[in-house]
Amino acid sequence: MPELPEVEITRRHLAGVMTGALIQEVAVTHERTARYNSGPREVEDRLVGRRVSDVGRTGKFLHATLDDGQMMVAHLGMSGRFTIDGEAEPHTHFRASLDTGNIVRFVDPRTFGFVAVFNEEEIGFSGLARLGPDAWTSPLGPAELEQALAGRTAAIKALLLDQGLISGLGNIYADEALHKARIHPMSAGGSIASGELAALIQAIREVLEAAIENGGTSLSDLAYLLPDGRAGENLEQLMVYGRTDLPCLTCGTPIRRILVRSRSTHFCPSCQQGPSA
DNA sequence: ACCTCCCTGGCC
DNA sequence: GGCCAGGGAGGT
Repeated sequence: MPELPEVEITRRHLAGVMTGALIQEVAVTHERTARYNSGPREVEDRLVGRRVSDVGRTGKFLHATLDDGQMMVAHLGMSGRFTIDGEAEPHTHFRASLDTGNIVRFVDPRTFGFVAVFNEEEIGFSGLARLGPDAWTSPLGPAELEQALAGRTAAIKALLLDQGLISGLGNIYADEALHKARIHPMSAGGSIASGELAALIQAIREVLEAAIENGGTSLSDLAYLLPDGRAGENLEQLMVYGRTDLPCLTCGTPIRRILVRSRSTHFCPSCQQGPSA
């Protein structure tokens, strides 16, 4: 499932082919993919003839600035990925032909993702406007994180997934960062000592850095692939995610899986103990 | 601050 | 043949 590292890798590929290019033809072939505009036709009409000035990312949202001040905004959701000059494979819901000859496609079997075109006002009402600071490009400092978590009784795992607090972390990297920082996922956010928060900030940075370097995490379902079709190689770096009942790679204790806010959560009961344990 | 829904391929 | 995966929007 695409999280910040996978979206960042996608952004770099898209920036390489889209920056400076003219969008000549667009086809949106699934209603749901265009659900944040009035429909496929609007997305097509607002993109055709526009030139892309840059491709950015905030949290898990991709955004390309267009020459008329609009933005193309995309989210990969659960199963979305962009391909560049790939084949017209099943579940392709968006295709853009550029004046460079490159063809960008959006493939998304579960249709949790979307492609939208927003002007400045529309962006203010979109999910983009509700994002907290990006976990990679604008990481909170220890004092800021401590302030953000003060008084919060919710589990730290749930808080790390709250995109309004910090944007970009999903289920995989939240579990990985908590393991690296040796924090129990059920710890109340406001109860975590400042030293542990400093460790958490560092763990988030290291987990994301490794994932980006490794091309992201492609799980066995291969829902996520790089835009050039290759699988990311970060799976083998995962310490807890998807390793239920397997020995902890740090201490050998079997990894446990619990539900936190109905999200599967993986942790080592030995390495990650609550502050009181 | 919580719950429900959306959606489909893959797996038991 | 049914269940699971889960990000984010919208509602209570």
